Amino acid sequence: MSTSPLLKGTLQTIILKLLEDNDQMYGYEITQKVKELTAGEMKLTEGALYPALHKLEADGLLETFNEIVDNRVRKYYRLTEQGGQEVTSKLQEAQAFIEQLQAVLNLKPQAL
Amino acid sequence: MSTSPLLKGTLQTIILKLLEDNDQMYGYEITQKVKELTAGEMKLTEGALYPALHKLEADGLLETFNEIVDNRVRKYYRLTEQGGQEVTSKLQEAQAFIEQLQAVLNLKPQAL
DNA sequence: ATTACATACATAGTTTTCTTATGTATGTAA
DNA sequence: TTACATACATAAGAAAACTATGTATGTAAT
Repeated sequence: MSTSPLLKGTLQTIILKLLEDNDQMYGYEITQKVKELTAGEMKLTEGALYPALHKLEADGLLETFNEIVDNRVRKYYRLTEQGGQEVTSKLQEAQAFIEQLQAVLNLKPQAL
Repeated sequence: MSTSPLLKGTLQTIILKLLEDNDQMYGYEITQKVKELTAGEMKLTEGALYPALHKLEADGLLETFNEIVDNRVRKYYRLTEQGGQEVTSKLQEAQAFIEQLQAVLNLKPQAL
């Protein structure tokens, strides 16, 4: 991930969420989707993405299958059943984290 | 930091912001403040806090002075001038990060 | 008395995660 | 034929956090 060292730990959540919304995606497609969704401000590097994908697969949250498009192999990723369950809890964690961060940094009015 | 591995990179921002709001604080006080502001959900561990404080001091963003309270030394931290400037940019970074994350995770309606 | 917990600092070892750099290979546009 | 986009991957290193531990004092409980 580029821009800033702020994203640590959330990459897995991003991958899982994108695969929940898009059913199946390949690595390069994910990098482009993230760029698109953040108007180019968040950039996923391969060195971060591919190890993260491999880990999610090893953990049983993703499964893969290959397709050949224009003579090039594309490795598609899809959520497993376990992965589908994980998305929900990871998203809740992310939401909670954002709210806590906003509270500590006083980034929005907070009723505490 | 406990709860989740989501906070990496934001600890410095939290420290700087708390010192902007509170003028001077000591380490233990910071851990308690974070706990208070997040209703106990975010917990700062010493192993994360003290190295972070020392690094910020080494980088010239914080300065320290000791006071003795109840026979115990308290090491107070305060923003330097440079530190005061850094707070603003770190906060903007954090705000931008939150917005990008919300966009990618589709956590709130986004006009893109 | 002494155990436990809160206050208050600190560091060492390890792990996780990301960045940078590099490598392979194909297709297309200049 | 050079450059860039597409598409995968790994290795080396750095950054940052976590876990565990250590010191020391004050206070409350047993």
